[in-house]
Amino acid sequence: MPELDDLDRRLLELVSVDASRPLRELGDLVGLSPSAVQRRLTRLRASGVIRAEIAVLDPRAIGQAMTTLALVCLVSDESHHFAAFTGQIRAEPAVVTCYHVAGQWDFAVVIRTADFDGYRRIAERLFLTNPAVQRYETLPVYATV
Amino acid sequence: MPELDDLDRRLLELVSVDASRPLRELGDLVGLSPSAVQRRLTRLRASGVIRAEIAVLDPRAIGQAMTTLALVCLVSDESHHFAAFTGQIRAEPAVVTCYHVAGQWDFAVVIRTADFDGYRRIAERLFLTNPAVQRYETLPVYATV
DNA sequence: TCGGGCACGCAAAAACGTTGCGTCAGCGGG
DNA sequence: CCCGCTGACGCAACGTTTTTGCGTGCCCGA
Repeated sequence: MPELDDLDRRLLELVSVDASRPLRELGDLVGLSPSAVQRRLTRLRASGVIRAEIAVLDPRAIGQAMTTLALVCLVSDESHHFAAFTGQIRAEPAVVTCYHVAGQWDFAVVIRTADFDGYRRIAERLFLTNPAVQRYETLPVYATV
Repeated sequence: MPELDDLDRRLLELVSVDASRPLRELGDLVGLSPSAVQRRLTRLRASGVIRAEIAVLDPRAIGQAMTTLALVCLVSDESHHFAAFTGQIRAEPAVVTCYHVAGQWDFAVVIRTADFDGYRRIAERLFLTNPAVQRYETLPVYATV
């Protein structure tokens, strides 16, 4: 992972907002030729600084109107519960993000569903009937600020 | 917002993982010509189903090695605090996401900083010395599962 | 002072995105 | 029953963008 210079950082800032910009436009904005921009982006992709280029979808449009944050504590004295829990989390497509955290909780899980009932079903399977889970708390999301 | 058919959904699934795929390749995968794919994507962009196409960066590579989840309660009896708080949150570039939630807390804020001290500075300004904030809790992120 | 490595710009070539046109299927009204 | 309308499609021509090879200049270490 080589060091990033100022031009790299400006390019990253630009493509992190809009990855569909032509190289010529990026070049104009940072003062570089299209081919120089291209070589930098290729290098940044290869070195893993740019992980992916993805389309951001409107959750509502694809029938995922509800977002919920769940805070989870595992039963503390069994380490193999950790692997079991993360495995289940990873296998669940409704899970958008899962943070392993310090503090009062062990995990914070962001879950996207069509409606509250969809969340209830997932929470039942993932938390309520899960022997690895000691306690959990549901924080339905009103809005993303 | 028109209805999505099966081809739309398959295209969305593909571009939500990799938005840099050529139209020809997408067409091959769903059984459509490049121009038909293009027209569908244009429509999906115009109708807001596709919000943006962005590059996903490695936080570590851009000097944002630490992620923290903060749970926040505002002082409950003053509604103008809500606007003040969301305004401050929006103005803070280190805030990756902010959920307005129901349940035991009012907000869940995901914050990205270089290190713990960076978080401390932001938390001090945003939460500790903020009259709108009644109490808050810090959950440093070990890892993203 | 002299090479070697590296990033650059330029230009040609290949790939890709875009658009106009003709076709066809589905549908509602005459 | 048939006609015309609408909407989506494929094809092909066109314009733009990406890609690649090459020559130049700069910086650094010998």
